[in-house]
Amino acid sequence: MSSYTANSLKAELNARGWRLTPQREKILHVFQNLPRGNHLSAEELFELLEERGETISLSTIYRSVKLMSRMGILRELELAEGHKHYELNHPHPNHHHHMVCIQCNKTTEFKNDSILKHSLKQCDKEGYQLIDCQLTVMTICPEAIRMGWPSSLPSNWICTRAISDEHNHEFSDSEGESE
Amino acid sequence: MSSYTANSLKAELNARGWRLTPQREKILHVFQNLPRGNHLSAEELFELLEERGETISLSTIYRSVKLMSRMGILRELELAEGHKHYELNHPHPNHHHHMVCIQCNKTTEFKNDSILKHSLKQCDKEGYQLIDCQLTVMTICPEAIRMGWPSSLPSNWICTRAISDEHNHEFSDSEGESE
DNA sequence: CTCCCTGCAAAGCCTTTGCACAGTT
DNA sequence: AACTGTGCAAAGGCTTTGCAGGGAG
Repeated sequence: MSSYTANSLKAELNARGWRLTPQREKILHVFQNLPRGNHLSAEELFELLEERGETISLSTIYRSVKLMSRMGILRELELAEGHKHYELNHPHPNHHHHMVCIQCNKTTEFKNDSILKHSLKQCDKEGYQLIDCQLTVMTICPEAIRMGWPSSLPSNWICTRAISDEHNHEFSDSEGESE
Repeated sequence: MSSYTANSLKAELNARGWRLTPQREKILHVFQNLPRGNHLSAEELFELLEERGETISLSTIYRSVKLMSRMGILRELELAEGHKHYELNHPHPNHHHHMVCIQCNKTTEFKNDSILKHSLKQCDKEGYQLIDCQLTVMTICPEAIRMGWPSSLPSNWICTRAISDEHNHEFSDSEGESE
């Protein structure tokens, strides 16, 4: 679980003149019970709470995740999806990073502890306090290479991996609107 | 300078049935003459070209940088600034990464060749072709720590580093609208 | 009683898209 | 001729903000 409890959250909020509201507590609770590796967008968090009958307005969601990210409680992820995702900022080990295919936007995760070590070293050197580190590796996936990337990749090719990807958005630029 | 010339760009575009237009060439040229470490947003690129009397419409800018990013020519950066920045994707060495203060949004760069090595290793393992890798380290800067982060940081505190930062946006959440 | 917080609706910002015209091949 | 690329204006998606009412200290 997380190192944060409702009480320590309250203490930290109060120290700055802020308050622990039911909404903030519920949001923290959701993230604490989210399986490792999962992350939610503001909208997803909104829907998840709504399903549980604990509706919190979208504005409050946005304000809360932003606040908690700034406090170092949440980690703000910017994948290649056009919107941010949040997850608990687990203190240190088991950091995961992301590998994204710039052709099909498919994202896969991987772990590598050295990344964190390098980041820590850099922070120490300059007197910074590390909150989180994220490595994003932009790649061409095996499929696209097989299709002849870079020179002979058909301009309207769509990676098969992208089709089964829950996060897929647009694949074409301006050249291949099919239909 | 970059490994890309107008000619090699043309070749690669043509191979996919695309064209080298004056606009695309000018955009490539801007990035090639940008000092290392600089990066431009779409809007900044637009203004820079406009100042030189070479106006290119914003839509074309957006379409071009997206295209070039997908081709691996440009590198798309997502810093903590609400919009994307682009820079030349220099083949390999001299990669730099970013350290961002989550309190003041100030961004600083640092170099570390091991990051690239780790990314390459990960790509090889899974048959991916590396295009670019970016490590973003979220931190609290020395100033904020000195001010008492996390518990006693004044709620309306603004990092002095942020003031001189050309990219600063908003600093308060919902608590400190001054005026 | 003051100040913080929520919810709603409206606004905002960056980015994408439809369409007609122009330039290449 | 067929198709790609540009510019313009409009639309779009995510996020932020103004404001009134409610609640905590």
